[in-house]
Amino acid sequence: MNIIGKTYEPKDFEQRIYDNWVEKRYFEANNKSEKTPFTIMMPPPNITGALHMGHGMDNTLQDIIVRYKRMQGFETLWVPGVDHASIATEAKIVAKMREEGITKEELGREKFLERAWDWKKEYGGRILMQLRKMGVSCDWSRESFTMDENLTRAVKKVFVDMYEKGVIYKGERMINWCPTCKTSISDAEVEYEEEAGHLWHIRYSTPDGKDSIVVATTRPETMLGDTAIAVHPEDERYSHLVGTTVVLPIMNKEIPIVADEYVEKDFGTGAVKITPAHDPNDFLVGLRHRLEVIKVFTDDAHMNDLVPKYEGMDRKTARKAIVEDLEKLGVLVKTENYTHNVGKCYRCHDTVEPAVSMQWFMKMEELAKPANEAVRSGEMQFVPERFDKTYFSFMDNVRDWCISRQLWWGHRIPAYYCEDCGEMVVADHDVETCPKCGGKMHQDEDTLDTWFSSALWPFATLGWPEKTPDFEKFFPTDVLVTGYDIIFFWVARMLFSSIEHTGKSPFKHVLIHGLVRDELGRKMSKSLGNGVDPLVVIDEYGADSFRYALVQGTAPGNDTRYLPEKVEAGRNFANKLWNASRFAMMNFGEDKITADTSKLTIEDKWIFGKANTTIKEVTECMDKFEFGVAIQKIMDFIRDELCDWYIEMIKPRLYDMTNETRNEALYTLNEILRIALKLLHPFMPFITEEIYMSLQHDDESIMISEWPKYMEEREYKEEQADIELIKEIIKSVRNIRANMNVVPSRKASLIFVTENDKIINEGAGFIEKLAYADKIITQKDKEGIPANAISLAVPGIEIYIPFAELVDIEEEIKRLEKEKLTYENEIKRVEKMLSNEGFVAKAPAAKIEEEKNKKVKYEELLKKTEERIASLK
RNA sequence: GGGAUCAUAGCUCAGCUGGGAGAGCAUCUGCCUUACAAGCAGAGGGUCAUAGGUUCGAGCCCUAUUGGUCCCACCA
Repeated sequence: MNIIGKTYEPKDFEQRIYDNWVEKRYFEANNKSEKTPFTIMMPPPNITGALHMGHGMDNTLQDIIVRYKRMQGFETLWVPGVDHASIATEAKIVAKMREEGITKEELGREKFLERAWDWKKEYGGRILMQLRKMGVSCDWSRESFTMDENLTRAVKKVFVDMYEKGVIYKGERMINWCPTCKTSISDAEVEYEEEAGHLWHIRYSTPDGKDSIVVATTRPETMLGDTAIAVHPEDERYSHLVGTTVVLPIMNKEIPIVADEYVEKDFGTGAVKITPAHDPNDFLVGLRHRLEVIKVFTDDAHMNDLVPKYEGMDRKTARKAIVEDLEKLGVLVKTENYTHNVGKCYRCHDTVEPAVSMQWFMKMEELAKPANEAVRSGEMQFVPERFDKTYFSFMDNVRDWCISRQLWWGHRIPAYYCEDCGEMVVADHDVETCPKCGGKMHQDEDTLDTWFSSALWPFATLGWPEKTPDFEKFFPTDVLVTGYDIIFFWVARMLFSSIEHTGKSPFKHVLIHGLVRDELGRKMSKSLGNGVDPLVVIDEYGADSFRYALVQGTAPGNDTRYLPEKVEAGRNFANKLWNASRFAMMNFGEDKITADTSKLTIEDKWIFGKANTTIKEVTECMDKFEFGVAIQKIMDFIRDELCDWYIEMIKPRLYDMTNETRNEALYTLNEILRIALKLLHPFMPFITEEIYMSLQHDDESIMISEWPKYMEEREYKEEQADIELIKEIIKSVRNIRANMNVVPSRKASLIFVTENDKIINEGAGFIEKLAYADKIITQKDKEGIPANAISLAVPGIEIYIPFAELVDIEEEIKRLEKEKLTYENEIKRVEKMLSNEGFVAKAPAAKIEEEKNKKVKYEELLKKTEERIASLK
């Protein structure tokens, strides 16, 4: 018989156990299995990333689900992987090259990509190595990368198919340009931030100088590219000017005044300068009025050569210079303070420049319809449900997705151009000669948005477009676990991509979790330096306690704060379980336990009954993704019922080697521990395995053992009621003794007055030991009870504790009066309810019955208390 | 401007389809009782943000208000 070590030291076994699981290939899924599949795709972390609390949360939840389902007998597959993260990775490599004094352009595309792949090889697997420390049971043999060959094949196929359908197109549109990353980014990648700025009022005069119009702008530096002034069609202040021209200051050129409903009459001066090249709304106005598009910025957001004086200035400097010049010209009418939202690049936080540019887009309208239908019909369900609103708010207003990026690291766009005739060919294979003129072709320089490939993750990793055994067996997947912050970026795009290409929703449930915040409720971030490193926590407390801290007290979709106290609580609980198990093992001895289940005693049956209820409740919670509630119930069972009561109750049987039911106690203890450990295993995989393997059973590992099942024959209702009453008695006695504080701990006799001596006889041993009684007397009347005994009552039983000279009668009367008041109030409440006609007429019969029973019970207790007070007075 | 969400014990949070308010931590009291002081036994502590409403019955459903957080939109 193995006995685990004296104290809980997770470092002693976590790594060993994990290595063993991997070696035994328990994590690997079998696509030929007859079992029902259960699949989860890990949201691939960026190859640039290091494990943080968000990953901790995300992967803990996934591992809980996967381990639970595996034990339930599903063929579980959890696919891990990493994302190439084009912008982030490219930025890192460029930054490193800058230190060496080389630029991307100097190095050239090919050499740059070589470096990128080297970098991927060196750092790309780091985060997955870190994840292993958490105990995640994903199938490492199926580890994927968004630039793997099969993913690349899928990307090309999707691009070509969608291009041929007209869903992907190339066009010159207004996009978001990041001057630092020097690439376009999608609408979803722009974050808006409030910024204190100004509203400058500038006067534009008519050519004859007789009339003028004042416009208000937050961006005077773009005025060089103005090609019109717009006013509202029904604005009488300006209607006489519509169709005429004004002179653009500095540029000294005439621009038209146009009428457009886009203009708000009540904002600013009611007149807007129109710069089609640098504002999305102005661009649309420009299209409607066929205005010229004049750029004023270069790609890195410096002034271009439009006006030599300003050439090369950055946006801020140019703004200052132009405002000064306008002032000198006397056309700056007013400067107001004005706070407005400015778009920032999610990646580098530079101010995004709206720019007109030739890019590739995905047409969203037709893709959104079936995707929305999948959510509406319930084919895909968000958990909690409210996130479908977040989803719809995005999808209902989504604009075409700009999918091209001016980056090198990523999936290169499979479009080829003829250097002679300009012919474009989109194909899933290399095209070298022009099909039209035979000229030389070159491939599009741009790559695809990282999310383009991530969107294919759930099916491309399984082998799609091939009908591979994995794809056939494991797709569609069951649950996607992710944070609410990437519903737009990822969840929505996976959904419409999957429906478009496979005809199915990629998953049934999307479990959304919140952010892990710091102790003050702030987001953890590098700039604040308030992030907690999961690896440090795991190193100190072990992975199990870390996982516990993330799940305990959380509800789906809600943010949670990380507090060190939570990990400590987890560690303390683990230690408790460890010691209880150690206690069991110390009693097991060398031989196999042989028990006669017909000899199970009342407390054995009671704990089996309790375990049974716990199994039922926990399983229900697991199925509803209510892990916070589930772990609470498991803990309550282990700590309150198993450790505090059952183990204490059976000690006399265990210590007495001649006890007739000693083996039955050992048997029950072993079985109950097995059940408890199994229920806890998805949450705390390591400690449960370590202990489990020292218990008696035929399982190879707890992680492939069977999830406990609720059994009706183990309800043991009668035994449960009896033990609960005995517990009630013990608690009452303990309570009195602690509160009266008059009794030397071992010196009390207990006298029970009751018709129901069955309970007392059954419970005598427990009461004696757990209520610290040195003598127990049972009688049917109050004969011979000392007048100064303290009394207490539980339903059906009166208990007297003769303390002789130690008791203060006055105090005891006070206590009884208080008790009496409690009963009276309860009776009043119940009577009020029962005398309410509406209640009696409408409430469920069971509820009415329950209240009636309570009334009887409290009336009995009240009567006894009153009698007792009278006898003392 | 639109929407979501939160407000429950000193702190951090649970409370599943409405049926007498819970946990962990903290506090106080008593215990080193042969599994566990990372522990045991006991106790105190809440008008469930406010005001209405629906209901026999509301922490839970509805409306409004206050305060906090977040997302979306973008009127220059």
